[in-house]
Amino acid sequence: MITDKKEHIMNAAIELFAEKGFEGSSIRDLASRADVNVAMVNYYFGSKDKLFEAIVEYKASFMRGKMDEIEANKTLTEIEKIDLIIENYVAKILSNPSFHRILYQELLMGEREAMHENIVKVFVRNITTLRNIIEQGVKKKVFKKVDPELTMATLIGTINQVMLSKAMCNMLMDRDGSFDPYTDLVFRQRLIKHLKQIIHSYLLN
Amino acid sequence: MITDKKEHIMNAAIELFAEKGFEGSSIRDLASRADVNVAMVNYYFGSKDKLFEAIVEYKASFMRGKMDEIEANKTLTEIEKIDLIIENYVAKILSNPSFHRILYQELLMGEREAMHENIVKVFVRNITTLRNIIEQGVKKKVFKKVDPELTMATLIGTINQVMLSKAMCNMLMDRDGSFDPYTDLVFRQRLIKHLKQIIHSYLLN
DNA sequence: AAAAATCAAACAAACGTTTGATTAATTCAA
DNA sequence: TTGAATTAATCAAACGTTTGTTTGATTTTT
Repeated sequence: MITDKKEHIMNAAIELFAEKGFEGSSIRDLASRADVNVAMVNYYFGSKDKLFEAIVEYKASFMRGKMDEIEANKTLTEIEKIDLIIENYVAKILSNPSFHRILYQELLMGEREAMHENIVKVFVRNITTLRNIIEQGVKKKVFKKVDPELTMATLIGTINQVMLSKAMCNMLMDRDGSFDPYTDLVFRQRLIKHLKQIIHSYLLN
Repeated sequence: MITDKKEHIMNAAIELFAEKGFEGSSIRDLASRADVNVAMVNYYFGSKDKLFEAIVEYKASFMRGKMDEIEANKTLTEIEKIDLIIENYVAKILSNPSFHRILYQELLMGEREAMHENIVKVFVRNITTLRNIIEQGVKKKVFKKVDPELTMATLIGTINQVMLSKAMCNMLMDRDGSFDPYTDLVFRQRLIKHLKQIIHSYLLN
């Protein structure tokens, strides 16, 4: 069961890990940020590693998003599904930037193998869903014959690139450091528009 | 000056950091891998942090690639320049996967601020170069009016996505874990082909 | 003979974790 | 509703490791 206290610690941990990385964050630092005693982390979660696992499980549904309902919706055309996935994916990541960073830190290291595989699995499932939609569109000849796996890499990769570094993002956009592109609605629309345009011009005849 | 010994330690460090991350790697582990005494790292580099800085400087020219000569070449059209940058960038990253991972680990954590800024600067310079080419193409009306910054994010982001996790990459390509996509020439060509196609269909009229 | 490189050993600091005492909250018979 | 009994939560302190780093002696190179 997830109590208020556990949730409180997990949320503090997400922010801390996103900033300093898992290995770079100490339990003492976490405890001080969350304003709890150092022993509380091990009391509630057992260990630092298990805290990480708890966070991933806690946010697991977030990772999948609305992929299932979009895929299952029979009133939508393939390109409409793609557009919805773009909107959903952008919104999901931009509104959970810290957790997103943690996931990619883990992918980039992959020390804890079991955890690594867990995360990869969810990603692969998302990618497979999109691949199915693309392949269906290709079959119906509304899409050009494309490389579905790398198309998915383009979609996700573009968003990730933007999420990599707020500093880089702001430099590119000619904004000063105080600007937060992730919460800015104009920037979100700009990202969605770009993704739709590039994916449309690539997929559609 | 970079001696053989320093180079030897740096190369071992690049592999180790890429696997376990900077914080996750201990100097003792590094020393044992490089088959040198623990004291040698501090003897040659001063500290663990300075070793990291030395690595970035050591590989700095790699980060820039052939961007300058491609941009300066006046016999090339804009789209030819883009194609060359794609080929150069893919080759560069696929043949230095470990260093590439380290750079992105640093971007994703960004504890050491000065180092973080250093890396961002080189990235921004690369991105600016590509942006100039795109904007010139737009001006000449050989390119459609596109979002140059996010186009760059798409190009880099697609490659990065593939580089994130060998495990994920192999799952997507229906390969077993023993396959190394980064050294496979067929895969490299596939990636280049996809990038050219998607960028062409987006940029060209 | 001087300088550079290597080594085992030790350093203090920081780490994740555990302990045992103490306080707060909950339970339940009277 | 009360009050003792039980459980849960919190705490400062300490545990044993591991960390990056330094030392001072020893070997190798110049």
